[in-house]
Amino acid sequence: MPKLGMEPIRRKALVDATIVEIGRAGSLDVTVSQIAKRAGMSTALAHHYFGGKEQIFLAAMRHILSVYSAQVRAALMVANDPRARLEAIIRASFEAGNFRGEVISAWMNFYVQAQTSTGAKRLLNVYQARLRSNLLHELRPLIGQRAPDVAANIAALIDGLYIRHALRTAMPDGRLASDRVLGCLDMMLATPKGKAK
Amino acid sequence: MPKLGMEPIRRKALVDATIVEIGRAGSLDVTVSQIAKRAGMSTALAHHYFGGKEQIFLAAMRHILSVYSAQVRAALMVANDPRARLEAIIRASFEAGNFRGEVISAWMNFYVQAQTSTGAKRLLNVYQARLRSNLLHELRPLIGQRAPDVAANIAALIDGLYIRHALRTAMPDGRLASDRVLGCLDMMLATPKGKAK
Amino acid sequence: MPKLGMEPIRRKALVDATIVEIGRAGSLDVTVSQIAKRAGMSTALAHHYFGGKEQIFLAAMRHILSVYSAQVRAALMVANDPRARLEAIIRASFEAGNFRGEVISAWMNFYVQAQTSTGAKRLLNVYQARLRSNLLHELRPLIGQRAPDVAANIAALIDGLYIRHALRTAMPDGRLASDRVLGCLDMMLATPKGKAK
Amino acid sequence: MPKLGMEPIRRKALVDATIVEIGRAGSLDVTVSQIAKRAGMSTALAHHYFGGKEQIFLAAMRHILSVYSAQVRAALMVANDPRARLEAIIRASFEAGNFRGEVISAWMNFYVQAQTSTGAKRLLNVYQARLRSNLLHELRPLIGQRAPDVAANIAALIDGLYIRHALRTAMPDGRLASDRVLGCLDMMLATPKGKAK
DNA sequence: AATGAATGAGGATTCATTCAT
DNA sequence: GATGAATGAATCCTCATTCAT
Repeated sequence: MPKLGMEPIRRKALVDATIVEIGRAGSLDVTVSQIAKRAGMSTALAHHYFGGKEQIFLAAMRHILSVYSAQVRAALMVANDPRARLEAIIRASFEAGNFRGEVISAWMNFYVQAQTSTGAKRLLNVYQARLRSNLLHELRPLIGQRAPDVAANIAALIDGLYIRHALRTAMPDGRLASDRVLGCLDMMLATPKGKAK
Repeated sequence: MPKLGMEPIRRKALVDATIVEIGRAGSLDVTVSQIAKRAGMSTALAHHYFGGKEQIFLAAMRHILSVYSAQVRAALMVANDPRARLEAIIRASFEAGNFRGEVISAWMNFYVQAQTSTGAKRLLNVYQARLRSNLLHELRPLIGQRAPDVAANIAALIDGLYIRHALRTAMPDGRLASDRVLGCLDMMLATPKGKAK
Repeated sequence: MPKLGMEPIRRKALVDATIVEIGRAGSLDVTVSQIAKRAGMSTALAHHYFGGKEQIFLAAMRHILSVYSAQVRAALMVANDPRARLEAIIRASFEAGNFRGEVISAWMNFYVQAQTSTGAKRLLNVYQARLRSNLLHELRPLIGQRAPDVAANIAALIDGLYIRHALRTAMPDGRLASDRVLGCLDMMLATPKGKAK
Repeated sequence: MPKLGMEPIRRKALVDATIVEIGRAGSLDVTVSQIAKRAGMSTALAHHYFGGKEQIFLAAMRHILSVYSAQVRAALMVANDPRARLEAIIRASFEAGNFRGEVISAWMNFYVQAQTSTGAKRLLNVYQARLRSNLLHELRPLIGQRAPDVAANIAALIDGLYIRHALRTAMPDGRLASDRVLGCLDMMLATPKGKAK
C-alpha cells in the first residue's frame, strides 16, 4: 500500500484542510485532529510530514501567500501601463479566490499568530514588503517622490478593508472593495503634491 | 482581609490584568490562571465575579472601547468646526493610550474572537457603527453626498493602520499614523466630486 | 436586625429547601449554595447552623422520616382492629405528602447516601425497623408465627413500589400503590400456613 | 506496547473497573481518574474510548443488564413448565453474580442517575419492561387475567428486596431472597381470583 | 446573627505529541 | 508509509468551607 511520491499529495491535502478548518472555526483553535481528519489521514501522519502544529499553520500561510503572489504576477503580465498595473495589483488582492470569508478569517488569524510565531511574522513581513514594492514600482513613474506615501496609503486601505470584512456582516464583495481602493488611488494620483490643505 | 465593596475593585483589576496579559501573549491564548494571578487573586474568584473566561474577555473589550469612546467625546468637545472635529476623531484613534502594542494586540485578537463569540462581534459592530456615524456627522456639512464614501475610506484606513502595526516591526507612532489619515482626508475633501479619473 | 429565636426558623427553611432541591435535581448533586439561596440566606449561614453539607442532608432525612412517623401514629390512633391498623400503616406510606416525585427522589438518594454516611444508614435502619415492628405488632394477633415472614414481604413490597416510581414514568398514584399492597396483605392473611404449593 | 485491537479490551476493563469502583464508593461519586487507574490506563484514554463519564456509566449499566439478561435466558432454557420458568426468572434475579453488595450498590445508583440521564432511564425502563413481559408470559397460562396484577407484585417484590439490601446490614443471601419471592408467588397462584378479603 | 469575600482542592475534558507495530 | 494506542500536561470550572467584619 505504501505509494511512491505520496508526500506532496499528503502535504497539499493537509494545507488545504488547514485553511478550510481555520475558516470554519474562525480561529486558530483548530486541532491537529480536525485537520488530519479532513485531510483523510491520522494525526500521527500529519505530525510525520510537518513536525508539529505550528509548521502546519505556517505551510498553510505560505500557501495562501504564494497563491496571492501568483495572481499578482499573472495580472501584471497582461497590464501594459503603470495605472493598469496598479489596478491589477489592487484587483488581485480582492480576487474572488482570496476575498472569501474563509481566507479573510485565516488571514486575520495569521496576524494574530505573528505576535507569537516568528515564522508567521516573517511571512507577513514578506507580504507587506512585496505589496509595497509592487506599488512603489508602478507609482514612481507616475508621481515620483510622492510614491512612498501613496503606496503606504493604498496598502493600509487594502488591509483595512480586509479587517472590516472579518466581522462577516455581509458577504465580502471584491468588486466593491477594489473599486473603493481604486477610487482613492485615482484621487491621490490626481492631487498635485501638497495641494490639499 | 475581606472588606465590603470589593466587587468593582476586583473587576477592574481583572480587566486590567486581562489587557496586559493579552498584550504580553499577543493572543487570546491566555489562561484564567494567568489573569487571576496578575490581578492578585485566585482563579475561583475571577470566575465568581465574571462567570467565565469569555465574559472576562468581553469586559476587557468593553473597557477598551469605552476608554476610546470617552477620548473621542472629550476631543469633540473642544473642537469647533467640522474639519477640526474630524481631526479630533482621527487623532483620538491613535492617541498614545490606544495605539500601544498591547492594545493593538488585544484589538486584533478581538476581531478574531468576534468570529466565534457573538458578544465580541456585537461590540466591534458598535465600534464600527459609532466611528462611521461620527465621521458622517462631520463630513456631511463639508461634502454632502460624498460623505458616506469618504467616511468608509477613512474608517478602513484607520483599521488598516492598526493592523499594519500588529506586526510590531517598529514602535507604533500615533502622530505619524494620524497625520497619514489626515493627509488622505484633506485630499478627499479637496477633490471635487467625480473629478479624479 | 438580629432577631431572637431565628435558629429554628432558619433550620426549617434549610431543611425544606434541601428536600425541594434534591427533588428538583433528582440527585444529591445539590450544592449548598442552591439550598441556601432557596432558603433565602447565605451559604455561610447554612454552614453556621448545620456545620456542613452532610448534616444538612441528614436533617432533611430526619425530617422526612419524622413526618412519615407522625402520619403513621396518627393513622394508628383512629384504627380499631389489627386489620384496620395494618391498612393504616400501609396507606400512610403512600400518603400524598410522601408519595410525591420529590420525596421519592429524596428517598432513593438517601439510600444511596447510606452507603457512605453512617448517619444516613442509621436513619434508614430506624425506618426499616420501625416499619417492621409496626407491622409485626398487628400481624401477630392475626397470624401468629407467620407474622415475621408476612411483615418482611409487605415491607419489601412497599419499598419496591417506591423504587418502581423513581423512574417517574407516570405520576405516582398512592391509592393504586396502597391497594396493591393491601391486596397482597389480604391474600397472605387468607392463606393458611404452608397451604400454597 | 501499543497493539492492535485494544479497544474491546480497554472498554471491558473500564466497564469492570467502573462497577467495582461504584461498588466500593457506594455512590456515583466516582472520578474518571479512579476508574481509569483501576482499569490500568490514563484518564485521557478512558475519555478517548467512551467520550465522557456518563457514557462510561451507561456502558457499565448496559453490561450489568446484559449479564442479567443472559442469565435469565439461560435459566429459561432448561425449565420446562411455566411454574419452573417463573422460578428460573426469579432465581436469576438473585443469582450470586448479581445479588452482590457491589452490584446492588451500582443498581441503586443507576436508579438515581435515571433521574437525570435519559440514557439511564431508558435502560432501566427496558429492564422493567422485560421483567414484566417475562413474568406475564409464564403467568398467563397459569392464571389468565390475574397475570398482570401478579406480575406487578412480583416485580415490586424483587426490587424491594434489592433496595432492602442496599443498606448492607447483612450479607445479601440470594437463596433467601428468591425463596421469599417464590413463597409469595405460590401464594398468589394458589389464591383463586378475588378470594382474599 | 449574618454575610460578602476568598480560596484550595479537585474533577472532567482536551490535545499535541510520541511510539510500537 | 501509515496508524492505532497511549499519555502528560494543561485548562476551565465548581464547590464546600473558612474568615473578617
